[in-house]
Amino acid sequence: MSEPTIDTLRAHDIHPSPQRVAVGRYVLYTDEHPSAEVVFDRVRAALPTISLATVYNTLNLFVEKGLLRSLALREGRTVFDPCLEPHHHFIDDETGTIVDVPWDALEVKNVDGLGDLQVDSYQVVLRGKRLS
Amino acid sequence: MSEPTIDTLRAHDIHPSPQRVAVGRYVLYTDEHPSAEVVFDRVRAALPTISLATVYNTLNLFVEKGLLRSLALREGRTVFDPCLEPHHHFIDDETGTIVDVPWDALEVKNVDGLGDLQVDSYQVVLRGKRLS
DNA sequence: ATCGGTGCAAATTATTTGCATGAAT
DNA sequence: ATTCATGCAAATAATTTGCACCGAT
Repeated sequence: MSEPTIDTLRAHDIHPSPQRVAVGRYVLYTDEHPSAEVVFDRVRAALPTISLATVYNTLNLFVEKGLLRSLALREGRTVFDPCLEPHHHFIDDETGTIVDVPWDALEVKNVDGLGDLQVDSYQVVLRGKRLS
Repeated sequence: MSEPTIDTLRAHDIHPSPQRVAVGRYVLYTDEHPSAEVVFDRVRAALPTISLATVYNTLNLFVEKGLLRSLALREGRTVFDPCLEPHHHFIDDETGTIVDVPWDALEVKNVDGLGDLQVDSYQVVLRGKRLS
């Protein structure tokens, strides 16, 4: 029986302690763009003794090791996204929900024509309401 | 002798107290995308007795009254921008400097073709190095 | 016993709240 | 004297740091 989360952590030089595995099992597979606080709530369901500081440290470690990306999208709190490929983000202003928008769904023209601004990466941040 | 900052505050139903005028004289005309802390430092040069809480409250009031926009661009701190027209932002990863990019310098295609995502506003956030 | 890695209590940073004070009627 | 706006001390929220503990040598 293999445990893919543990394999992933090892592949990135992260010792798979119980706390790190519990955080990884949730945050490496979610699409809800959680803040550290949300990760804490979710992970406590599986590991009630974990502390918020350990969640922060684990998230920062995952970012450093290239498993997660941290995003400044919501005011006042950093959110985390396990999707590493370039993509855009849509923010529902009413609910705060953040949705990934595939890279190819939009096209941005003239990124290389901005004079002395040498662009290494970019994303479009969209806001509005999700109909459903 | 007219004082344009005071006129602007009055035009937006903001009582021009000395603290608000001092904050406004800086933040309504700057292009440096300051955090609250930076505003505090700049304003203290003119009004050494002002407190950081008053700076925060004044910035939030200006945002509420439509004089400023607050932006989640730097991790962990909100920054403020007096430019209200739609535009994009370039962030210099080395220095943290944020530069406005005119709306017409870029073109984003297919914003209205995202299915159930009804886009009310958007901006491109670019990162890289400014050459000079 | 020593050392490197781990997790969390405590500290720090960022921001908001609530109330004392003063100006206008 | 009552009301309402104002500004800041104190409180709260968000995140980081530093050290005690534990397992491997």
